[in-house]
Amino acid sequence: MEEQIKQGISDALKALYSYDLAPNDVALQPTRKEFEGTYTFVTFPYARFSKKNPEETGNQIGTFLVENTEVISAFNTVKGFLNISISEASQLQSFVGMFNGKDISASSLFKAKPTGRTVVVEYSSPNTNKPLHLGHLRNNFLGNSVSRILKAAGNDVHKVQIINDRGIHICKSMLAWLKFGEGETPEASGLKGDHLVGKYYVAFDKAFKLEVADLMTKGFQKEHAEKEAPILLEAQEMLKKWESKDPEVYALWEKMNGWVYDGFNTTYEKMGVDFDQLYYESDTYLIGRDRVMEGLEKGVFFKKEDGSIWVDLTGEGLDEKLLLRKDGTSVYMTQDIGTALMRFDDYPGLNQLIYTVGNEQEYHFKVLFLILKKLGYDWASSCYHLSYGMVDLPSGKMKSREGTVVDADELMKEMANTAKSRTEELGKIDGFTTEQAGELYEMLGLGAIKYFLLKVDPRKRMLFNPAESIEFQGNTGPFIQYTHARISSILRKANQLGVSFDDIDFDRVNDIHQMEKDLIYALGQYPDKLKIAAETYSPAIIAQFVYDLAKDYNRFYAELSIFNESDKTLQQFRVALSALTAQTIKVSMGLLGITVPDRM
RNA sequence: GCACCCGUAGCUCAACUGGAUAGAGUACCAGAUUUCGGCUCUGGGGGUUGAGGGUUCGACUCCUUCCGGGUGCGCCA
Repeated sequence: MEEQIKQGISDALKALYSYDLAPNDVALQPTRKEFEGTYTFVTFPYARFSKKNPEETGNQIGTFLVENTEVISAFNTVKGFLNISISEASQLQSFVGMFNGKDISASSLFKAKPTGRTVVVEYSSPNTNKPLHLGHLRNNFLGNSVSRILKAAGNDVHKVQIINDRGIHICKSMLAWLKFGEGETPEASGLKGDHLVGKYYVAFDKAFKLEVADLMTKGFQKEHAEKEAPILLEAQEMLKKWESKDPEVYALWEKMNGWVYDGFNTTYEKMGVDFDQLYYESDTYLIGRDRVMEGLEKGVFFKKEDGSIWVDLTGEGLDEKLLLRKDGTSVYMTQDIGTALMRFDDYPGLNQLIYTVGNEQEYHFKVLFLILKKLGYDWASSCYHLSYGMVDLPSGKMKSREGTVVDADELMKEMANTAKSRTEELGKIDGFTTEQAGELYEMLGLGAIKYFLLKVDPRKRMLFNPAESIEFQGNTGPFIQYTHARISSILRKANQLGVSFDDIDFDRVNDIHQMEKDLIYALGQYPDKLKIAAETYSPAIIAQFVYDLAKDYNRFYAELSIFNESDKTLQQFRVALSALTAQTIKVSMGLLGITVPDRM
């Protein structure tokens, strides 16, 4: 439909003013509610070719369109805005095109042409020294949703993560556990593995601070004391031992990481995210180290007097960056070089590698991509940093030291509990088993968090208001889930009453209501929105779309009755419209990683 | 200090990449069910888009100078 209008406008410009504009370059926008019409074409830019004022230009084009383009029934021009009305028959035809009779899930709406591109999306990638928190939730939901969106848009997508299982941070937890742990295990204490290891990371920090304070009373400057605290030196020693594969250290490292992985897996399962392949820093840092040495030989990097290895990016407007410490151990950058290489080896023909990482690391990735380019990998230009803003709380920044971090496990549990009390108030799930009810509460609680975190433009810093996020009204996940449940109820009733749309005769549908036209238009937007969301890596586009769709449906629902409609064909049509709306909500929410219930 | 990002209704967010009188939600006020799920729907007030200047038919959007906030510039990851 849009194509036909664009073609028509292109033809009109050519015929009237001998001006060439490819149909694809015709910019159409939806007509504002207060004006009559469906699509609007802005004529200001073309007044110079028509040699008429914008309004007259609009009138001329409009007249041409009504005469020559079948789908266009009328037009009006306000200043330089040409508002185009679509004939009812064409609108219905557009619906028939989307609607696929019995098998709605196979609707042409949801079919995207394969792009032939292979994309790897990295997300999550936690450190293994503490449990996941609210910030990780945004990361996981964003990366997972972008993966789903890219896949739906026709790409071959692989979800991966790099597990930061080595480094000084895990050594700190290990050391504190040795010193203060008295052999505590998740089994014995009943504490989730990641929480247990996190507990010792905190214990390390506490001991470290005490030592620093102690040194300062002995006359050390703060900076100096922070470098000389015995427990820190011990942790650094441990890291060196780890890199030389000291058996005792290695065994402890494997044990404690094992606890963390068990804990993480439980959390991932609750979150509803998964991965096609896992990478471990402990595997990739060696590859990175080799490539750094190679780069040194080739003269891409240089060695300082103390033996540390650096890259000089002053020519690119950046500064010098460390790649290997003087003691030969690796840094963050070292292993990231190795990880990137491994991925391009693992996925031959990879077209794009997306890193879902917070915006505080923008500089890091800028440097990483430059280094890869300097090393001669031309695929470096296909690496992309999907950068997102931090999550703030009403009280301000999350700070682990001040105990204001919102724990992921706890938050998900609380939201499910809230969903429980809300649902029980409503009393619509009689007949559910305890198990079914439990699943529903988790679906609603999780939907609320996911939607809340994904509806905001990823690039922007956002505020997570716990009180507001558990509200189930307004622009929220549960509102959309509710709408789906409501439509499902309609479809169940239609089924009971034997109202089927299998044999609907669309030729006999006429005089449809504005609400119905709005709904058809909204449904037709799906492919466009998906495309934009994929191009901009933004689930927020989908969230906005599905919210608008739900609102449109609720308006339609409030205005028009289905089962009291005496015209049987119109009744069938409304059921069909409801069915396709339900499916579109389901698919769209699916792109956000949110499931929708039939009853709630 | 240097670099990048952000600033829109009381609050949380939109605005189709330069288009009409800047829209939603929330909160507040007033309404709606002899109807299929009221976690719904309708209406109302609420704005100098941080400030000034520039570009043009037209600016929240682009350029520029300020102001305010954030992040980065670790032999941390």
